Amino acid sequence: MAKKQLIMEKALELFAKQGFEATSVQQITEYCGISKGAFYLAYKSKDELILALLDHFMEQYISNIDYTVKNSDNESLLFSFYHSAFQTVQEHSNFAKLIIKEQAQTFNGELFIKMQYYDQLLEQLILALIERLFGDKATKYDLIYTIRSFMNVYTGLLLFHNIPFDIERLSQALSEKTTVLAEHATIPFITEEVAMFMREYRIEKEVSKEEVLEIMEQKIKELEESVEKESLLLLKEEMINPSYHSAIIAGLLENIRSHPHCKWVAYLLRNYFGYEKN
Amino acid sequence: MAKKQLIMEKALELFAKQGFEATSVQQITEYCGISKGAFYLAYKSKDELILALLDHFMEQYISNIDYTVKNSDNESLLFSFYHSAFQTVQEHSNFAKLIIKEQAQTFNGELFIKMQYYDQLLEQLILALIERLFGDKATKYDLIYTIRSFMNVYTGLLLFHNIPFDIERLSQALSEKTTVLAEHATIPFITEEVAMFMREYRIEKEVSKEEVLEIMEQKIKELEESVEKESLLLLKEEMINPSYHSAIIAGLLENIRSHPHCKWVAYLLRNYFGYEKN
DNA sequence: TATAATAATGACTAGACGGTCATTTGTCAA
DNA sequence: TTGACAAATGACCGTCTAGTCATTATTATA
Repeated sequence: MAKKQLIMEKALELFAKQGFEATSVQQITEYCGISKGAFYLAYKSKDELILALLDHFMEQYISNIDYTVKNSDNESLLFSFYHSAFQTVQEHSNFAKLIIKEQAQTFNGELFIKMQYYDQLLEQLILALIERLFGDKATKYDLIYTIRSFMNVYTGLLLFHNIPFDIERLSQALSEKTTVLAEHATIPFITEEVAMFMREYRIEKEVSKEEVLEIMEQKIKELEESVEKESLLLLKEEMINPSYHSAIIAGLLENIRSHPHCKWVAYLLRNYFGYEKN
Repeated sequence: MAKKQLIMEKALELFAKQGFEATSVQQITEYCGISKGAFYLAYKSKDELILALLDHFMEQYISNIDYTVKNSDNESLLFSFYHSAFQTVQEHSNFAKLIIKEQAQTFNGELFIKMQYYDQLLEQLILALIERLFGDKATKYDLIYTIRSFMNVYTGLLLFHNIPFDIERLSQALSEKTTVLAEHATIPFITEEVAMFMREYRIEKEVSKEEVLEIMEQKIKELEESVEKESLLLLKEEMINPSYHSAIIAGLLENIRSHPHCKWVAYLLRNYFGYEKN
């Protein structure tokens, strides 16, 4: 297991610097100080590695933002959203660099689909945020793309220029811009109709109760004795046999939410239990 | 010469579909119906080809926008700017696709520098536009990045979704957004100081009078007898030995500006003669 | 038609790549 | 100390790549 972790970390460094295609397995193994065979014992292929990286980080990214959004009041919602997004990017800057380099470039089918899937999750999050703050504006789809374009451009700045970067101020500035646009811009370009066109290519991937249970099982096995493990076990019980008060569930979810390996499970469970603080 | 043209067009198609690295010289030559040797007679390497492509199209892109901006009144300036940009993208969609795919990805040093150079030209154009419309706002640098992020995101939409695309409406919508932001957003993130940090990595590439003359010489050789060629000859005379009234120069510039091979020269000369319609 | 000059060919080189597998090394309990 | 099992190795394979160059085909000139 430690080997998989090592390969992930070292490979990510190289991918961020050189890109995925431009980094050879040879290079990765040398940088890890292991043999080529050892690499293929940990991962079936180079592709499997990048898929694992994508899952590992995007799950954290989405669930971080989701948690922040669900636990902010309307006052600070936009700020929290941007702040959480940029914070996660800064913490995992190598991964962010990799994603930016690979985003339009990829011809690996499975990778492309996975990226699109996480893209949609983020889009849904943003749409929910917009509707909550501004209601059912005619320009709401344009607002999604505006917010995403802000994120893209300033993420690029954050990653590729060695600038002293004040995330607080950036989030503030972008919140203001977003609000200004929501309140004053009137001409929609992406109409309901255009949005429908775009939705045609959607990937519908509903995570079923059984799948959630399976993922929980998996995580329970991985974790050693801890509050997180205990909480997961209780939540599993609860899913099979509902009995606790919602406050207890909320507490249990809170217990697991900040553990890197549990963030995704916590996100899935928040959706499953329909849990929101506000 | 026709061979170079053929290779450019066919290779661009493949690059747009598959990316630069993923397209082999073999593939290009087969698609052109020529031999590998013939390819290397036209271009010294695969890299030289992509550099030529970049120059060919970016020169048109920049000079198109520059001409539009310099010849619009303030009323329609933003609209014209966006419209001109998206129109050029749509006309050369294969090239635009290639650029988007390669933009963060490239590790070819010379290519990277060239891309940065054209990036800066665009940035200067946008800054001039902002200052002309809104004066010396504190948020002017943020406005640059906002405009560029609008362009990026909607260009992506235009290129990679098969949506019926109304460029008029898009340009209208984006003009409004830009104006709204310029008038109502107050919090700058990219301050003068940050902008200075970023300028440190600037490439200063001043095109000298001699270089302009050389490029003109080159173009004159390439062109067959035509109004464009005659105009270029007269403009060359004028550079060495100024004698004409500025109206005549303006007319000569107008003669050459729409010929694909002269757009860049026209752009350079507009700057040289300090020519603006307004 | 003969000759010179130019254009075009494609078999070939050298090297890099992802991935495999027979072999070696390390680690236990007995 | 032995034997059994698992972990790790790296030489090797087939395939692909950018780029070269001796050879051939085409064209222009005399």
